[in-house]
Amino acid sequence: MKKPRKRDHESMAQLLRRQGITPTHQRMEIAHALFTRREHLSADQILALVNSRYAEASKATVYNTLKLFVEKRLVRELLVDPDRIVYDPNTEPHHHLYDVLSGRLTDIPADNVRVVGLPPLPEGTIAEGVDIIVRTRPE
Amino acid sequence: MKKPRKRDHESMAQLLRRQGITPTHQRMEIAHALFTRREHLSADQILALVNSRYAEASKATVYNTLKLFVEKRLVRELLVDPDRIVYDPNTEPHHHLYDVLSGRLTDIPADNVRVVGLPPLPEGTIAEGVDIIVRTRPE
DNA sequence: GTCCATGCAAATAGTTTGCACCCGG
DNA sequence: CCGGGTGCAAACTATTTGCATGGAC
Repeated sequence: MKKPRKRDHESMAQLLRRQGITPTHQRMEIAHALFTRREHLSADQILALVNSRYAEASKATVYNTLKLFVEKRLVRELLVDPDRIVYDPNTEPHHHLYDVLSGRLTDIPADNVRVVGLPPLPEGTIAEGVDIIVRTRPE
Repeated sequence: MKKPRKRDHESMAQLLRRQGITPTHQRMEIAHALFTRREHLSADQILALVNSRYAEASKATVYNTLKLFVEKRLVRELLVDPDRIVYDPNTEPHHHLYDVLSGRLTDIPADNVRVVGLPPLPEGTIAEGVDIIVRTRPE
């Protein structure tokens, strides 16, 4: 099972271990913020959430942990809004709708989406993925 | 004519005026860096180019001018590399290849590219554009 | 006990703000 | 002259580095 429904302490720890990440207290807190909300969050939103009750983790640790999570493919880094990098707990293939006025970001499942007419890739390179961002604005 | 071949001083000034931008010395220097190189450049690459002979413009002016150019649609802002925003002097519709190892960024003309299977947009919103980034890595 | 992983304070890099000055009317 | 437009120093925000600590073996 890739995504257990029950996000208890132990299953969260296993989620980290499965990616080769030692589940420390700070990392559990950060993972918790991302995976229970299942929203797109920026580093300092996460910092604020994690420390909302007690001081749990420093700014540096939040940044370093997020970088670790990205490397270990536990979350995706989204470059959509010029003012902030956002972290996406959804690692299923999907694309994004971005409302340029509100900054609101929504998922588009990748199931039926297909890009046609792309030129062949340069020799010696392989595609790692295709990101599609549909920028919208209120009518 | 949208893109005169001859990038002399006067035609560059007119390019700015056409977008409602007063062609000051600093802005001419920054435009020159972008439009003669026709490459994807980050703010501090531009800062370095502009000041390579003599001090021509401050950091703040480079940032503010690039922001102005983006607003006036003289260049596009690309959010592709997590470490830097790059500015693209090519405003024709096009997409990008991004080599995740080298950071190398290449254009894909949009002519024949089509995305199929996207869900309908939310009520009351219109698409402003679609950005496609193909992430590649060496085989 | 040794060593490496971890967390964070401090340093660095990136971007924006607020104000002094200058140029066009 | 006067006022908005311009450029930049300084302030602020975001991110990374380097090192002290502590837990695993």
